[in-house]
Amino acid sequence: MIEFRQDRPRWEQVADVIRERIAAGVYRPGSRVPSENDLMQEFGIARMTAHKVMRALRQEGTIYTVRGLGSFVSQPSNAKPSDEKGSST
Amino acid sequence: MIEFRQDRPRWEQVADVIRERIAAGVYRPGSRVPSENDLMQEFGIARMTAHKVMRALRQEGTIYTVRGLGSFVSQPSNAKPSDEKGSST
DNA sequence: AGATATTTGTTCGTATGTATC
DNA sequence: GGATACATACGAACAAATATC
Repeated sequence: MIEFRQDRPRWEQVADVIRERIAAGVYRPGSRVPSENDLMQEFGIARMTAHKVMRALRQEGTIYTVRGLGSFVSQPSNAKPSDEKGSST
Repeated sequence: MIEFRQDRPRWEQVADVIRERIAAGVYRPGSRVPSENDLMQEFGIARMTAHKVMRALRQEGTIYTVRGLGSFVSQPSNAKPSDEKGSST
């Protein structure tokens, strides 16, 4: 469980945690991040709040989302998820 | 964008606009009116303010609302949306 | 093909806290 | 203090996309 501060919105604080985990390699590029439902359970927040978290991360470009599937960590570069074929030359 | 006057509440002024559009036929009976989210964007107001707008219009009978769907222009008469077949006599 | 489960997208309903007038 | 207005947050319902059985 996490201790929410009073001086900042919950959705920002949760977004921070996800960002940190991505930076730490807990969630790696291309892999799925927790669903909104997962965030609800883990952080004890409402779904709309979890949705707000994901929207913020998406707008940053940190993650991308596919409806019906979930959200995934963006590639460090700008390559699209299935767009890298080892053409590294 | 609309110029808000200082001497009257914003939610009243926005309600006026919606009422005018309905009268002008921009939003016709049975069709959907902008969502609260739409109003937020178009008028640059908070969601609670947008909600207040819709509540006022609802209490007048101008619109009716279905949660999860949206709000719709009421029929001029009391007929149901798909109940008029030109039976005018 | 159909039913079900999961997941995100969007809508309205409501309450609280803060700031302003 | 009351009315207005904003942001945050939780709840509930409807909708669409995806995957599985």
